[in-house]
Amino acid sequence: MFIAVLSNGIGVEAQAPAHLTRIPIGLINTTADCTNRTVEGKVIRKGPLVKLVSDNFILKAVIQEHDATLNDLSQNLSINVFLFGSLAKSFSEVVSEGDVVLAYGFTVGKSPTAKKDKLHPCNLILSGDNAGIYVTRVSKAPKYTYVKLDDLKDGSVVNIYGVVVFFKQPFQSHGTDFCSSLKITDQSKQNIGCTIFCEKLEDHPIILQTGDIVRMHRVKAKLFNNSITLINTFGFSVVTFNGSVGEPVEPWTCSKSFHLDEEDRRTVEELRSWAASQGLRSLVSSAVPLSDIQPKSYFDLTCQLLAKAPIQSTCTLLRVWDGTRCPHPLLEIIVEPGVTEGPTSFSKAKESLIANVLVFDNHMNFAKQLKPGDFLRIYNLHAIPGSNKVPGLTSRQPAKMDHLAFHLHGGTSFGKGIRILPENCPDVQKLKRVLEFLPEDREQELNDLELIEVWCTPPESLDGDALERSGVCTERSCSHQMQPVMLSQLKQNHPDGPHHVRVQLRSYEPRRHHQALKLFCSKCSSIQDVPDDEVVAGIFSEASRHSESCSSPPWLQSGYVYRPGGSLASLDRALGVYLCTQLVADETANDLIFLHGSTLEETCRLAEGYPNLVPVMSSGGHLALLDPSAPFLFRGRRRYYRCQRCSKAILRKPSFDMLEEIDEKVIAEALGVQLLQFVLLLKLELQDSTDTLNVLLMKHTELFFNVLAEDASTNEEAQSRVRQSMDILCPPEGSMGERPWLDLCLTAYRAEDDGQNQTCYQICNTTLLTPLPNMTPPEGVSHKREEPRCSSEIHSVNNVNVM
DNA sequence: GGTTAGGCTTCG
Repeated sequence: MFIAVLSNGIGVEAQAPAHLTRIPIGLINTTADCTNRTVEGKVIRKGPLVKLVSDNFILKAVIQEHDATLNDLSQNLSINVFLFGSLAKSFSEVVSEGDVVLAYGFTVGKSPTAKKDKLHPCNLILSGDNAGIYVTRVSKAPKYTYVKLDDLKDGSVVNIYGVVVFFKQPFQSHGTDFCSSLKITDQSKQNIGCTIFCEKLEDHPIILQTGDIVRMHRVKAKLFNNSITLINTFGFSVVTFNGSVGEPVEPWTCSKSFHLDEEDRRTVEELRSWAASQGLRSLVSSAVPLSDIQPKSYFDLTCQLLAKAPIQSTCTLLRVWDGTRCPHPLLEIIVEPGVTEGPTSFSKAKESLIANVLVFDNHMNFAKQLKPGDFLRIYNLHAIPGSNKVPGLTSRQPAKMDHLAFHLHGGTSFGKGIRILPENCPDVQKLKRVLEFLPEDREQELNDLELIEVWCTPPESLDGDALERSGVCTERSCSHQMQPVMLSQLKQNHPDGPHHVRVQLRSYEPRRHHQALKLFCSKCSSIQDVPDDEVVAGIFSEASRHSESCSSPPWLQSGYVYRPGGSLASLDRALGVYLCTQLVADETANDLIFLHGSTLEETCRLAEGYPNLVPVMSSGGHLALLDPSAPFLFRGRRRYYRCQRCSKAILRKPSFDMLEEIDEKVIAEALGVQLLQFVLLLKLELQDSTDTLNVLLMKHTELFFNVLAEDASTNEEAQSRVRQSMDILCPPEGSMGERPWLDLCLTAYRAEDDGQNQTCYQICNTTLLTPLPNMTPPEGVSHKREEPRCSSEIHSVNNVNVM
C-alpha cells in the first residue's frame, strides 16, 4: 500500500517510478498486461468508505482521462476504480474530487455495471501491498493552515476559523478607522476577543447573528489583560458564513475575491454542527418579531424600512415592518412636514403593522445611508413602555403605560447597531415572502373607503361600544364601491359576485383549530385532510420493509448517511441514500437526498441537517416515491405533499438549473409532482339582526388572520394566532353582546353541493385587525396545546365547493 | 506596518 500527496503544481507522472509506463484509460482492456503500467485520471466521483467484515474496507471511485490529447481514443474515458483495505481508508481521508491521481499495481476486471453506468467496460482493482496511488491536488490558491483557538501564541500571525458568540457592527473609532469587535469560539471551547480596524466598511466582517462563522486570514495574537486577543494585521481578510446547518456554504458577500475549497466547506460544516450541538446559535439569538415583543425587553428586529425622517438633531425615526402586528399599542410620532424620505402615510391596514423606531446619536450616521425598501436588522432595540418623553410624541394622546416606544440608544454596548441585510440571506427571503401576502397599499382609496364606512353602516353598528371594548375590527382591502346589505336581503336575492356585510360571528367549525388545516390542489381543486403522524409513520415502516436493494436509475448514485442517534461505530447506523449525479458533479449533492428505508422519525431528524429529503422505496425492483399520503418532501420542519390525481407516479430524472435555489417548487416540478398547498378552511355562521348565513373562509384565510397556512402546519405561534383570533370573534363562553361587529367582503358563487346547484359564499379581501391576538385570551378559554396535524374528519366542511 | 478598542444597556 502506498499513497502520497504531491505538492501543488507537480505533475503526478513526474514522481512515478521510472519503470512504470502509462496506459491511457481508453486503451484498458482485460487482456492487456498491466504489470508495471500506470493509469492517470481526475477523480470525478468519490464514494463513501464502506467497512466490510474483518476490518476490511472498500471504496469506489470514478476517474476520468484528463489528458485532452487522448480524448479521441475511445468513448470509455471514465472508469470505475475499487480500492480495498488501508488504501481505501487513506484514499477516503486524503483524496478529494477534482484531484488527479496516478494508480499502479492494479488489476483489470470486467465491469458488471457497464451497461447501467455507461462507464468503461472494465474496472480497476487496487488491493494489497503492490498497489499504490500518487495524488496531485489541482489548486490555484496557496494553501492556508488554520490554527485552533487554544493554540494561539502571543505575537504570532495566524489564520483562524471561529463561531461568533458576540459581535458589534463596525463603529467609528476615535482614530481613523471603523472598528469591529467580536468574540469567537471553536471546538477548543476558547473564547477569543477580536478587534478589527479597517478604514473601509466593506473590509469588515458581515456578521448577522451570533452563531455565524468567520474565517480570518492574517490576524495577530496579542496578550491583553492576561488573555489572548486577535487583531487584524497587514494583508488581513475575512469572510463570513451563515452558521445554520444545511444552508449552502456561501459567504455573505460576493464582492471580494476569496478562495474556498472543499476543505473550507468541510470546516464550515464541522463548525456548524459543533455550534448546533453546543446550542450556540439558537440559545443566544435575540431575534424577535413585532408580534412577540415584551415591554422593557431588548431584542433584535429583522425588518424592512418603509420611510425615515429626522426628528431632532440627535434622533432619526425609522418606520419599519416585519409582517407581524405588535399586540401592544405603539406610540405615534409626529413628523415635520416635508422631511420624510419615503411615503408619509399608509393605508390603515398597513399602518397597523408599522413600528416606529427612534435611533439616537452615533446610529444616526448609519441611518443616513439607509433607503426605504432596505432590509435591516436592528440590534439590541429597546421596547420602552409608557414613555411620554419621546421626541415628536403626538400631543393628541397622553402617553399610556401600555404604549411602547422602540429606541436604539446611543453607544455600542451589547452590540447596539444596524446592519443592512444581504439579499441572499434566508431572513430576507423569508421576509419578502411574508410581506408579499400583506394587503396592498391603496392610499387613493383610503378616503373613499372611510366615507363609505360612515354612510353604509347598518344601524347596529351605531353602538360602537362593542368594537371599542373588544378592540377588534376588520378592514376590507377590496376596491368595491358598495353599501353593506343585511343578511336577509342577501339571502333573498343572492346574486353572484361581491357583497359587503356587517355581521357578528355566531358559530364556526372546526372548533379544534388544527383541523382547519387542509391540503389543496390548485390543479384539480380537491381538498383533503393532512394525514396524521401515525398514518405517515405506518407508510414509512411499510416502505422500509421493502428496502431491499433495487436498481437505481443512471441519474442517481448510491451513498449513505449516518442514522441519527446510536453509536458511531455501529455499522447499521448507515442509511442508504441516493444522490443526484448532476448535483454530485456540481458538488451540491447534499442539496437533495433520496432516502431509502428510513423511519419517519429518522427522516424528521435528518431533515434538521439536510435541506431537501425525498423518501423513496423499492417497488418492483425500481425506486419509487412512497404512498401519496406520505409527504414526498421534507424541508426542515416543513412537509410537502403531492396530489395523487395530478402527479405522475414514476420517479423521473430531475433537471436543475444550477443558478436556481432548490426549493419545494423546483423539486415538485423536477419530479413531475403536483404540489399540494396548505390552506386553512373554516366554515363560519354569520348573523345580523335579520338572518344568519353560512360562509367559508378559505381563499383569503391567510389575509384574514395574517398568517401563512404553511406556517400553521409547523409553527405554534401561527396556530395560536388563528386560535386566539377566533376566541376573540366568538368567545366560547361569552354573551352575544361581546362579539365584535365585522365588516366583511363576501363573494357569492354557484357550486354543486350534493348534486344541487347552490349559492355559496366566501369571505374575501378582509383582514382582521386585533391589537391583542397573542397576549391575553378572554377568560374561561382553555388553551390546551394543539397537535399540529390530524386526520380527523370534519363532516360539514369536507365536501367543500371551491371557487 | 501604524492610533483606534480592549463587549457588559438606557438623556431621549
